[in-house]
Amino acid sequence: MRTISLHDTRTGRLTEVRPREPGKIGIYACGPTVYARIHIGNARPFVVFSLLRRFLRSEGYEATLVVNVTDVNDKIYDAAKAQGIASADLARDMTSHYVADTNLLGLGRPDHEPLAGETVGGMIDLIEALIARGHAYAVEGDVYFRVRSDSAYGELSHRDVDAMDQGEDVEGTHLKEDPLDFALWKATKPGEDTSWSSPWGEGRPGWHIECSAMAEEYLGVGFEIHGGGSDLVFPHHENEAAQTRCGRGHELTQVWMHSGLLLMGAEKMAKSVGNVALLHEVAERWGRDTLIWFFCTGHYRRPLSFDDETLEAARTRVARIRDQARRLTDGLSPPEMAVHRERFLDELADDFNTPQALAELGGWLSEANRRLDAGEEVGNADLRAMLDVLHLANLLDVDAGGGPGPEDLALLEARQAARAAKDWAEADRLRDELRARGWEVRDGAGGAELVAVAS
RNA sequence: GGCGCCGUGGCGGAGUGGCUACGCAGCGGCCUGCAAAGCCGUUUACACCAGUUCGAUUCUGGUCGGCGCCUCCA
Repeated sequence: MRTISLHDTRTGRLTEVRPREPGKIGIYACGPTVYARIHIGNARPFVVFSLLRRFLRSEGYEATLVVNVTDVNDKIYDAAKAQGIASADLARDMTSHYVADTNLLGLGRPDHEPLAGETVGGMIDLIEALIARGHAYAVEGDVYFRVRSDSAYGELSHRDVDAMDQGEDVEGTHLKEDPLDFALWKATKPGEDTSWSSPWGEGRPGWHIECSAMAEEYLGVGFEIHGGGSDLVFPHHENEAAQTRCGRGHELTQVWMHSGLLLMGAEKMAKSVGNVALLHEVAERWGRDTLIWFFCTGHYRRPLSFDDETLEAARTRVARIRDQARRLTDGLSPPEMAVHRERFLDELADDFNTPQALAELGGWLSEANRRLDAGEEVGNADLRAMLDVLHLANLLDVDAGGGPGPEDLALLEARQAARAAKDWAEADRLRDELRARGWEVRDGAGGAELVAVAS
């Protein structure tokens, strides 16, 4: 069990994760607002935190991943209204799409996927605590958080409260004591078709309170890792942190872990920018293996460019690994090669450096190929262990898509006969024919074999 | 304007005060009937200018450029 270090947004430093209970790590990652199909940029944190959980488990940690679904929100009201349907129906519809789309990634589900709309009780409880402690106030059915009552406000996003833009906020400005204050609870307005009863009347929760409440419900306060896309640092996570700190007298989480944004060209991919590639379409085109690999080629904290050339490179790489795996035998790997596997894991333990880990995996493969070329047998156990952490062990499942048929094998035999007769023209013709049928001929020391052409 | 991040070889993308990242593409070689795959090698990569240092791509300051957040956003 390695010690895990991660870059903490709040301190800006590499921080050791110190489990509250030995061996147990809780992760809360902010999920999507369900008003449209999610795009490949939304998928990055899903991939990062799913893989992180996998790695932690492979290290022997009992890791719990919670990813919420925001199903109550202005965007949902607006989108539903535009489509002439009930907001609850839209949210339900888009939630099932979200689940189906992320399932295409084959990373399993988070351990808990709470819906904001079903966790309102916990939010009301937290809001009451905030009011009781003087950090929030109710006005005409709304409840606002008193930002200046929190001396630590701004620490996470490195902002000075007095330097922040003020008064630009349209909504509820006239009710706020201070323009910086944000809504914890919003009284129902005309046109909103969902609401909950509260001590302040019918209404609905603000955006930020849901995460404080749901994280606390599933992981307790002071849990190990809280994550999300870097565009959530402010105001969302700053506000979450403030709510729990002030309402519970304890920091929400130990380490704030933020993933970099996915770039489309030079800009971030975002619905608001309008340059999105939908996850289900991208998954259909490239396949999940390529997508997982693609995400791992960049460090999670840095921006990553989404373009055809990069995806093409990832696809080629994955196809080659699948090929190379065919040369390996099942079973233990040479002990001298274990150093690569260990370094692979060390790199992941050090701020989850997947690109560096991939380099180690590549080093293992190169050495394996050298040994194979020298006639040695190489067991695939190390490779399987590494790929398994990345949810890519399926690359070792040889011919999962079905092997060549009898006709293909007959063609191969005919080619071998032509080669034996040194009839190169015929041999090449047969090779081309096989190629057209989707099979690439590989002549090796032990004879020829057929490999499915990378799609 | 404020805060933060970044500028690495054809492309993607790590990292380090002095030692090959890695991958994709290209080129040369080995192997092969020819290929493919694999292996070996390969094109003075670290925006610019100063400074610290025996030595900086890596530290410090500045310049230029890009991005993110400051409003909903993964």
